[in-house]
Amino acid sequence: MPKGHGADVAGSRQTGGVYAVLSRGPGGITLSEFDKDGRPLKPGRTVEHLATEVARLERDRPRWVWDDTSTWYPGLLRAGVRVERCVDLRLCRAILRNSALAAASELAAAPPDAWDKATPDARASSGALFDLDEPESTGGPVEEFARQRRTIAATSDPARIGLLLAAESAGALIAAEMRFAGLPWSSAEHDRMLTVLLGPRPRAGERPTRMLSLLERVRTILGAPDLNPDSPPDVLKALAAAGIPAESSRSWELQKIDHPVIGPLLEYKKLARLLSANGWNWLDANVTGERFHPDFVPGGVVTGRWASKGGGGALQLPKQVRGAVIADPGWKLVVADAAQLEPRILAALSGDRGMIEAGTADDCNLVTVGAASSGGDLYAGIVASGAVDTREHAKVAMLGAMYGATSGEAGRLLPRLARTYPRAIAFVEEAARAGERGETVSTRLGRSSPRGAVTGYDETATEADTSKRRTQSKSWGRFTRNFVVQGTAAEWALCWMAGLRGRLRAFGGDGFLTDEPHLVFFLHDEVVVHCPADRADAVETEIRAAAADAGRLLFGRLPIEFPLTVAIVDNYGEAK
DNA sequence: TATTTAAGCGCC
DNA sequence: AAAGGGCGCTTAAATA
Repeated sequence: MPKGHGADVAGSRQTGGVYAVLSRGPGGITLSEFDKDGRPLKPGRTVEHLATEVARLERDRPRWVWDDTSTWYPGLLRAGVRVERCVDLRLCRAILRNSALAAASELAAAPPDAWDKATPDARASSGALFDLDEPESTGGPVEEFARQRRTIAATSDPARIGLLLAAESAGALIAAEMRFAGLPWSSAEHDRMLTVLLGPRPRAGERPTRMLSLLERVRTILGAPDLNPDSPPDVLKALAAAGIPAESSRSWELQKIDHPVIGPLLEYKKLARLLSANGWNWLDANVTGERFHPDFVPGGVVTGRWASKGGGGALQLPKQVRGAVIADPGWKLVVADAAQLEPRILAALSGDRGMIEAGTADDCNLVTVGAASSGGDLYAGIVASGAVDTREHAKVAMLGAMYGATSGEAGRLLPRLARTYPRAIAFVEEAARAGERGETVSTRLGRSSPRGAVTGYDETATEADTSKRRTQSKSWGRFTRNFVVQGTAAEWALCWMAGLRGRLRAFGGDGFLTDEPHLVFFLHDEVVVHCPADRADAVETEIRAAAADAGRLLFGRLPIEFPLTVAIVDNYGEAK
């Protein structure tokens, strides 16, 4: 393992190493303290005023251990209490339960129990709350914490999995803090944009004027006065009746058709999407006090990416409306995204020197966006290597390699890419083959893919069965191929963000979260920090330093670069 | 009528 | 012959 894995993900010194376990029981909240080896420091005691007690103990910088950050931390934040670090037992359990690094541990062999269940909230929405078959609980947070410590100690690489668990838990804190702080949102600007594009806000159930006039044109051209444009079958029927053959009413299908109705129809669909997904109803439901409070779900995706839930659609915020994200007066938004993150992750994972070199700054491929950028444009570097002839081809070929494309342009370009970067391509190919064989694959830090549904061959299978299975196996191979890259990129992003949080905290001053520079948004490979204007340059420096830290945490001394595109703006829409 | 599924499209 | 990974949300359509 490369050097650097023992470092604390938040960039802070390890002090004391005290774990403060919080549990809820019939008798109220209990606090138990343990040393880093899991030995009890003092008898557990009942906590009367949680926020007060947490604030008092936080001065000793313990790691707070609780079942689920989303049920403990929001209340603490509302009470004005932040914590530096935690162990989220549910998130850690999910990783440890499945990790190949812990395959020989007691946890891997243990039967499923209540700790494997989703959060109570998710259980309620999935209708499984009253599952009478739920197995006997295998203890509270104290027992589970001890079990996880034993499991970690027994893994083949405790530092590696430990970094992942720390990053995952830090992510849970960050998600809660971002929801608490909220993304600055100008409802007036949002309304103005909607009015320009759609016309004034109509009464409930009515279409805005711009949509009505487009619809009128579509109905006239097609000779279908009763056409319901929001019903795909209805649209297909009307098109067919007008002699326009269409496979589906998908935009990219319609775009290929040369007919006067296509223009207004596509424009209608675009506006209909804006209205239903991010129109006035969205604004009413999701913006309060000029803040949008995104509901992130750390670890919500099998690969380790975050998911989101609720009508806000935090991870699908369209570029169209980002102009409504406006910094407070005297404040700025610092928007940073990692340039070509996934291809760089693949270069690092595979140790492909040529691809690493292609992503390294030199005269021919220096990133020109952001004056202080280090690191090159990876795609330009690939072009410079002679593997492909244009930047667009480099991009298509790389994405195809990571997603498992075999046909089309990506399929045609892949052999050339494989000749120039054999190790990188072999790496994803091997991940795909493993998936096809029904094996699991793992990310850099040890998150493993779920067991696939790929089954062995069976003599009684018909030819159709065999063919179907081959298709499924190929499909699962594309999943595992992508899993290693997407999952490791998610780990990099978690380390980046966790490190940034620590850095912002360290230079933030004495104010509470929202009085200081703080994270307000995250989008897989992009972060947004809201900060006083005079701190923006310093924040940019910290963001870049955190990215460099993340690269070292995952890949040690490997000379892989993770350049960022950083924009200091008043509104999110200005950042491209 | 209530709930589930599918289509379509937004994000990375 | 074709063969692109991961998500969530809204609306319409299908099903219970």
